[in-house]
Order: sequence, then structure tokens, then C-alpha cells
Amino acid sequence: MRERLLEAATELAAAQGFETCGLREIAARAHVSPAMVAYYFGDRDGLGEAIYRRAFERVSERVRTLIEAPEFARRDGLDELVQIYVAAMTADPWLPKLVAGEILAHGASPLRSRLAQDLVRGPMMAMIRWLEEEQRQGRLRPGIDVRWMAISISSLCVFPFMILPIVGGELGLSFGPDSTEDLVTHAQDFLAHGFRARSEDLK
Amino acid sequence: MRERLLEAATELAAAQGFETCGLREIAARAHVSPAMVAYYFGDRDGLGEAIYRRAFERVSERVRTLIEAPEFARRDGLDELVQIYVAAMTADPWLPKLVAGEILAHGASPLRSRLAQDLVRGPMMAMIRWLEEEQRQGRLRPGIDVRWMAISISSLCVFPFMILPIVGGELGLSFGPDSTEDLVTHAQDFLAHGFRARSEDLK
DNA sequence: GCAGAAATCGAACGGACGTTTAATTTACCG
DNA sequence: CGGTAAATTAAACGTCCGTTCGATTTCTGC
Repeated sequence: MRERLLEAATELAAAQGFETCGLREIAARAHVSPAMVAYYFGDRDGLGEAIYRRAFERVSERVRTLIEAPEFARRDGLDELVQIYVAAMTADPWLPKLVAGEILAHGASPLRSRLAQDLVRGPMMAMIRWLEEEQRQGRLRPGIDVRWMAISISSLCVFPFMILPIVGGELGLSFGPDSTEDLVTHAQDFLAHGFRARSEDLK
Repeated sequence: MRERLLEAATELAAAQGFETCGLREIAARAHVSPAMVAYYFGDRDGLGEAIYRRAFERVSERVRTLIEAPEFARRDGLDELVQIYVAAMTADPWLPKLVAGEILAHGASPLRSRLAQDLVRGPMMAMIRWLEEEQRQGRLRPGIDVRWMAISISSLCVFPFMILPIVGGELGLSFGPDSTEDLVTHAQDFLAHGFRARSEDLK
């Protein structure tokens, strides 16, 4: 039943934020009594810690696996990077909401800070190091701070998932596989022109 | 005292999310009794509506004013657009959190949906129409959907404000005027290479 | 200066929440 | 089969929250 509780809590936390959903609601969705939360996780915060830890570990694992795959280095890295990001977001639709919740969270929840740190020091640092190597080899434009590059890539791939549910309808960009494919294509094209080195950049 | 309540509630909502701060806390910060909320706004939701309406109206007004300014069309629009976005974000630091809260909000709060719609139909549509005109005149690369262009520009300028408080420390990008300036410079450079038409794009 | 209206307050109410506890069911094993 | 431990529950407890209400203060117009 522990796993059922984690699933229910994750779904509800993604849908409306963990802070706003009650223990009775979570327990009802998991078809157990609210007392099970105390039994398995000690208290409400324990459940919160558990679902955030599980979520971050899953995505961290996925991204790391993809970025360390042997075929990654051989192909066009930028295009691949976009696909990895977007694939991670579509696979776990609650991910952007988790990031959003992280922003809204109270100042210093030590657990969440640590989880965010793990995500940064792991996959994000791997990406930055890869960008550095690409830049050194002349495949990316020189003179750009790779940290800002990494942030821009994240922005292009993550933020649309936040804003599209709000503005997508008005813009005629429905939120489905089609739009996801368009996003990948657009981001790849944008990054190719924005970051990739060109003949005229090399003197 | 009505204004004082709105200010206090906005500050707290930006700091920790409106849902998580109590009426007594808001009232204490405004140096009034909790009963004043009911007196001026009916109930808690009324106060929530009021602060969101005020926030969206202010930013909508600011962006629209800037984008409709006569000197805007004459200068390099892309650079200007980045400055407008970043200026709006730094002027109202709670703005990214408001967007984040919008994402986490319960499915269908009709008010918030309407506010988001106003923001899209106003400033965002103005930006898209301007992009279309620039593209038609050959100053932006052809063949790119201007809607995705607009989303990318928003992403580059807004998302860093969400993610930097989380990962900035680890990356050595402190969150101050310096980093803001770097963000503007980087985004401008990125957009210039990514979207602006070049000689080799024109055949 | 006073009457009436507007503004503000303190205290209390009812409900929801997280948590605890004692009792009951279920599962395991000798 | 029986007994012990784990799992699960229903009910109750104390607390905090949003709200209400009657009383009190402050403003306003005559």
C-alpha cells in the first residue's frame, strides 16, 4: 500500500500542488485510511519528502542514462539534447509543475534544496561539461558562457510546457504530440542557428 | 487600509504562494484585523482575486506601454524586446512566481484563466504581430512560426528567473544586477543569431 | 457638537486538518 | 491450527483557519 500512497500523492501534487491537498484526499485516492500516512511516512512532511525524492531520482536517472549513452556523443549533440529534454518532460508531465512548486516553496526546505542540488550537480553539470567540450572543439560558437547556454537550452525545452497550457489555446497550439514535435523542431532549429559555430564565425 | 492589505497579501503570495499564507498572517503584516479581509473583499477568495487582478493588470499595462512606444519600432526590436521582458521581471520579482502559481492552480479557476487570456490577447499578441511584420520585411528569418518565436523569447527571458534561484548558487551565477545584465546580453546574442536574418539566409 | 455612517476590532463559532490511539483484521510461521 | 507480528482501520483529539457578529472607534456632513 505504500507504493499506492506514493502514486496517489504524486498525482495529486502534480495536479494541484502538494501543499493544497489534504491527507484525507490522498488516502481516499489510494483507497486507504489517512492513518496509513503516519504509519509509513511518520507524518505529512515525510510523505512530501518521499514523493519529491522519488520524482527527482526518477528524472535524474532518466536524463543521466540518456546523456551518458554511447551513441549520444557521436550524433548531433544539440539536437539530441533537445529530444532528451522534451522526452523527459512528456514522459513525466508533472515535472514542470514540480519545478514550479519548487519555486513557490517556502524559503528553505532543506530537502528540496538538496534534491535540486542533486539534479544540478548530476545531469546539468554533465550537460555543461559536454557543452564546454563541444565549444573547445569548435562545434559551438566561442565566447558564450556555457552556463548561460545550458540555462537557455533548459528554458527553451521546459518553459513551453508551463506556458502552453495557459496560452496554447489562444495561440492555436494545442497540447498534444503534434505540438510537441513542433517544439522539438523549432528548438533544434533555433539552437542550431543560435549556438552552433558557422563558417563566418571562424576567421 | 484596503491598499495596505493588497500590498501585504501580494508580498506574501509572491514569497510563499497565496494558498499557503493565512489570513491572520496577511492581516498582521498589514497591521489590521483579519476581519478587514471580509469587510473589503468578502472572503478569502475575493482577496485572492483582487491581488491577481492587480498584478496582471500592472504588468499587462507596463508591457503594453513599452511595446507601443514610438521609439520601439525604430530600434532593434529583438534587443528591445529582451530588455522589456527582463525589466518587467526585475521590476516585479513576484511575476515568475505568479506564473508558476498559475500552473499549479486548480484546474479551472475562471478568474485566473481570464487574466491569463487578457495577458495573452494583449501584450503577447502585440509581440506576435510585430514579429510577423519584421519577418515580412525580411529582418527575421523566414519559415519560422512566429508563435513559437514568441514562446521562445518568453522562455529565454522568464524561465531563468525561475531556475536561477534554484541552480544559480551551484553555477556561480548569483542573482543580482550583474547576472541580470548577463542574461540580457546573452539572450540578445542568442536571439540575434537564432532568429535574425543573415545574408546567407537570403538567396 | 452631534447623529449617522463607515471603518475597525476582539472574540467566538464551526469546520477541516494532521495526528494519535486503541482496536481489529490480515499475514506469516512454527 | 494457533499465536505473534505486521498492517489497517475508525474514532477521537487538539489545533488552526476562515468566517461571522456585536461592540467600539473613527470619520463625515450638517
